[in-house]
Amino acid sequence: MSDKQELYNPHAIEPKVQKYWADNKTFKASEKTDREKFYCLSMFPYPSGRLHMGHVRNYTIGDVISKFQRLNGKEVLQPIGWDSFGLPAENAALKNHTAPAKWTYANIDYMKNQLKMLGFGYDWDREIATCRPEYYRWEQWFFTRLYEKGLVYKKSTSVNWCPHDQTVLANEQVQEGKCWRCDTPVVRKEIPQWFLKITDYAEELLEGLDTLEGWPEMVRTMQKNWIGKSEGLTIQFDIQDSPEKLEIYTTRPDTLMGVTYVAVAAGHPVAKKAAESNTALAEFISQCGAMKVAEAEIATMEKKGMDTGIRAVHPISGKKVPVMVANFVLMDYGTGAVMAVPAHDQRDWDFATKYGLEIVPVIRPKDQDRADVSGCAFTEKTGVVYNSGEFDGLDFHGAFEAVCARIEQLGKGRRTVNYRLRDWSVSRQRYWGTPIPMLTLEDGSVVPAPEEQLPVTLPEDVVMDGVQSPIKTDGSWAETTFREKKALRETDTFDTFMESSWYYARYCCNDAQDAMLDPARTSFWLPVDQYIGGIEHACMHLLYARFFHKLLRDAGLVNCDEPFKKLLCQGMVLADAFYYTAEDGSKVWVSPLDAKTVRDDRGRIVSATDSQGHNLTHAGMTKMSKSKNNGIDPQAMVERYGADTVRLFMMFASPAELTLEWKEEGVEGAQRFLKKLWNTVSAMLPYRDLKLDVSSLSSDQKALRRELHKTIAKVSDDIGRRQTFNTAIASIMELINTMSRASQETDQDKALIVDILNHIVLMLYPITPHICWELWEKLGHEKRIDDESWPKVDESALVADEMLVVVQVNGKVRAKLSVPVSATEEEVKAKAQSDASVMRHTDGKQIRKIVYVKGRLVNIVAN
RNA sequence: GCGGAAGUGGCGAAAUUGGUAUACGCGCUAGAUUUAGGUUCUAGUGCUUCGGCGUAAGGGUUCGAGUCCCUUCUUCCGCACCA
Repeated sequence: MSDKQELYNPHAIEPKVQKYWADNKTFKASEKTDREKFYCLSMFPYPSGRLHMGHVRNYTIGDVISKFQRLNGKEVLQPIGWDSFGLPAENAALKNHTAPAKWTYANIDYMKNQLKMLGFGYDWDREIATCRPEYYRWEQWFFTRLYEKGLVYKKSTSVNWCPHDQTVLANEQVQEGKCWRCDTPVVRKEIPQWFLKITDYAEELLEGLDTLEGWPEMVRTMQKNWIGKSEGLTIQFDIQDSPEKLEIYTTRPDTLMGVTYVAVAAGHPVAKKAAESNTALAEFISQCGAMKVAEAEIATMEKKGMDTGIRAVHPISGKKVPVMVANFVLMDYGTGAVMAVPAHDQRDWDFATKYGLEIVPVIRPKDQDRADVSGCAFTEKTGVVYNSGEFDGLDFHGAFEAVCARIEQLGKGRRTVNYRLRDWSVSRQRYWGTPIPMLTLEDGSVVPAPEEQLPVTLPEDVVMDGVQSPIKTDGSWAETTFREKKALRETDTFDTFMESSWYYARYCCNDAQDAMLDPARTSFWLPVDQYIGGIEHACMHLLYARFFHKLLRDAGLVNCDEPFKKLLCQGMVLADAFYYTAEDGSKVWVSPLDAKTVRDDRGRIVSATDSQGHNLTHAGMTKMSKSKNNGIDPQAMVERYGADTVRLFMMFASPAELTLEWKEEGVEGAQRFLKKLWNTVSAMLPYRDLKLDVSSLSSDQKALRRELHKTIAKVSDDIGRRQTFNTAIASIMELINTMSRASQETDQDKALIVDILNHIVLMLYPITPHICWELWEKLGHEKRIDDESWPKVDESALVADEMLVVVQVNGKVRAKLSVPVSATEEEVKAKAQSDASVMRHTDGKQIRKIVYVKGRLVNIVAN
């Protein structure tokens, strides 16, 4: 390399190119275009302070797809904004003695620069922040419309309650059953909350999944199971010596004759009433309240119960069965009561065994005359009903129908379709969120805030005490009027999933002043063509957004049924975690950047030490986290290697859907590749104007050019269809390796290499845009690479004379033959059989069969 | 507990429709260059008793299985107030 040749310096190139993009608004999207639209959206970040690697991965994928689609002639909309309401701002406010708003806006400013530094092509004119009144006022407005439509209602439901702080806690704020601030054991408490009737849309949300062909199958399955449609029977049990009834829902009517008890939630009216005259029961019920409101918690805790003394009457047999209070039955789910068939449900079986309740089998395996339920329940639906009077001998479906028919005939119940999906509780007892626009009048009635009072603005200049919301402690904030009468505002705020349920639509028209959305522009851009985000959002965010989209559609604001046509769920980012054990026995986690590893001859890590000389234990690859001190700061990486290297490594190290292991050596490898590309192009610049004459290539040149066009085809397919960015990059690396071995003697050799390099620079542009932008200019193109077109495959370059056929004997590879493309099946088979190595393995054996797969393989079966 | 994934060299991974297992990269080994060190370049790198054996374990279907079917194990993600 000559001394004059410039070295690759990302820190000079990247800011220069970013400035060009900003000055020219290169990535501004317009509805006034003849080009086909492409809306590419990455899930917007919570402004936590600094970008983390998860963000960088998410946004790099989005940017690669956007730039790829741009080169493919699309008008690309790639917006960004801030999901800026949320709990962390309140915690940070407390810690730093600042207001949540101030902290949030400072974070947005900082992170915005970080995004720019990574070279993402956003249309910054469309930026939104959900904590701004211009945004949330429309959410408030829409909520009042939904109220008018009857899609909003108020109901009491359980929350985590700290009796000491007198406040509601998020699940995250409950640690080992205790309040994170004061260690007081947390209890469940019922408080009134606002709900959106998502269950009204359960069926449509379920059916819509079939149309989402661009979604990963696993996400569709998860949503289907989350919605959890079931068909069953709702039954009213009479209560002995009481006019009251107990309503239950079951998906196993076939087992009805095996019911030996009924279980109710601690909060069920029947249980409460029984507790009035039973102090032991009252005590048990209050113990049931000492538990976190999280399904995983409830499902894995010890099952406990107590007899209420009440007896329910079996609707068909008339038998009296005990009514038990059980801690695993929840008032919020279904009717708060379940029928128990311990012989055919494992949880009922465990409970019955523990409390000595009767177990009556009523389903037997087909080939046996009774069911053995001594060790566990028999839960199969493949058996035959017995011990059940008129239903004996029926199979699952027969018994299901017969029992439903009899219950309906008796007027004691009805067939019911049920969903596991529960209505969406949108109330949060927190400050940093959208105020719920509802008013309570002096007579106790509740009305939506009238349109002229919107937005109901959240005060931003507040002091947090860390326990109560400032708009709750400041009594005067809630005071207002409604039609000249005194009224009080709701002081709860919305679940932040409300803001993230419609932001994708607001990007289409973020400047709309007089309307939530501008239908002309939303109908141009929507649906989102490509949505990218973490798999952790598979059920909640993605379901809420689908629901909200249907609400917007029904209000005439958007005109399609689903918001996101295609979905990509990226994996987590992991890093090595190292620790040493301190003198007091505690683990001290050391940053992987400070860990020096020693490897053996095979490359296995045998030991590690930090800069202070501690011997470190390698705890493997784990999710980047503060607690393990293994978070890698993206900004530090960009400052060290440049954005292109970081982007290249992220896209190359693993497929987008899988976890990505951050490894410094791998990052260096990515940088090495970019340096090599820079140097290779620089060395060829003197020949950049040589013309390639495709019609007069040697066979070696043809072969090399064939590799180029095979690579173009593969990269186009890998990025455009398969979204396997790692293999696209690998095939470009392979092409460079092949190219570097080729002859560089003649002008045609050089012209071919220049042609290949031009194509490589163009294909890498979506992934490493800055270096490609610069190299494109150096290669003498007048047009900016941003406005270029994706390379096309020259089909004529792909034609080959020979093909490689693998020859197997009994499934084992014994030879590889190069045969003319025109060879017939008989010719290939004959050549295969006459191969020396093949003959060694067929010698003395009889050939039974020869399988031929055209152009690929011959398998000779011999014994 | 329920729901969803993943498991292939020392490591990240590739193998797209049942047809050459380990492409590409990292690491490691040896050599060259320069040197105080790094950088850069070249070659090698699954195991092997050289017959073969190898895709978490065990079984099955097939001319042929990493890929399809059954059983088991391990790890990860989500579970409704973290976002």
